[in-house]
Amino acid sequence: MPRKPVARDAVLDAYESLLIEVGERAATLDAVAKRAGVSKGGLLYHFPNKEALISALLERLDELAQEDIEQMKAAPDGSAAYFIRSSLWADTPMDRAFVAATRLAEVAHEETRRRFAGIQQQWLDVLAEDVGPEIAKAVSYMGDGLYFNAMFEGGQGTGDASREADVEILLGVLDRLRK
Amino acid sequence: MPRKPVARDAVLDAYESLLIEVGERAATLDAVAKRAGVSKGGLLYHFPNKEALISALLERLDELAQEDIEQMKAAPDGSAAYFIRSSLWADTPMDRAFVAATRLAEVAHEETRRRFAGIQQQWLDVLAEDVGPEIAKAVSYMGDGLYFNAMFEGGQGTGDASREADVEILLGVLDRLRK
DNA sequence: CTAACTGTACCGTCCAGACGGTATAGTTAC
DNA sequence: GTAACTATACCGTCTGGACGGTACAGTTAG
Repeated sequence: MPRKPVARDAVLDAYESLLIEVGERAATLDAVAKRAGVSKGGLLYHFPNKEALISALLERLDELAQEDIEQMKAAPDGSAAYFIRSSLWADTPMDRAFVAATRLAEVAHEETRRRFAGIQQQWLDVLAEDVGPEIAKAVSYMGDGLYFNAMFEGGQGTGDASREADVEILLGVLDRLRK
Repeated sequence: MPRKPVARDAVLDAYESLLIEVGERAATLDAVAKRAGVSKGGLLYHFPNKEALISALLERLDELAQEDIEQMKAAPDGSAAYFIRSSLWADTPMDRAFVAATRLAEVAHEETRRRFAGIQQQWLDVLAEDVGPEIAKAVSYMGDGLYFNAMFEGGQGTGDASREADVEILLGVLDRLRK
């Protein structure tokens, strides 16, 4: 087989980064190609149109989400604590894919919204097994809140320390609820 | 005095609606003018450019937020309960302005982000007076989570009933925390 | 009379996507 | 073993349309 498609992943990574850092509006094909160190023609070789780029990103998101849910189920101190911790922006592949996809959902991209709904439901189910349906809801919304705020920080580690402190506080609140 | 500037408010309302329903990308000047039942020239008579439209929206948001915070302070069953209830999408002027502005923040609009941070801080301060700083954080994140989800529903009353049920659940969780 | 519009024509820029071309790694034929 | 061929992985340029904004002449309501 001929040379490996190194550009494909580079393009996807670049698209993800730009979505996170500058938003959907500025994540143009030209910008993505430039960031990826690839020509625009090369980009379009792998992804015939922008929709294909988005689809690939959502595929990646789904894969990572499945892995994450497995880890969540297996978490030693319970899935709820794992969930709160992992809702903090930690620049993991999952975080990046998730927040990048959030940018698309904001722009009213229907397919993205559907995927989100699916992942959220799975999270909620796992949480309910750990802490029951009511607290699961509370934990789920707190996690969404953390992501909501991560969005506004544009991917930079702004307020990293204070966010980590917030997570500790939320874990404390969770403990109070567990009793 | 000549006729009243009826178009001004119509334009602002239209811009708000389009941001909520179809996102920032599709809220073009042409689309806004059409939705407002106003000519593009008329729109630009009141708002010389798009930035002016945004500024006016943020002004409106700030005004409504101040009113909201006053009501929150005066809420009979505590500001925390008021906050959770008001985080539900209820199509109030405040909700609309808030979610519309969210769309702009998503597109990395700096001024919008700054305004948000200010309002959030005020909320947090009021909440802390009611339930203390720790639970205030939890409540604040839950509220953000509710808004985060409202965003994805695009302003439609999708899942209205289930969201209301969620609010009741969160109020129950709050009660458990109060003790 | 004047503020509050309507309507149209137009400009510059940006962007998604089309297209033609090129380089190189494998594969086949002899 | 090598020449001929094929498929993949790109590059660079161009175009058509949308969008923000300008300009300006005309119309309507108070």
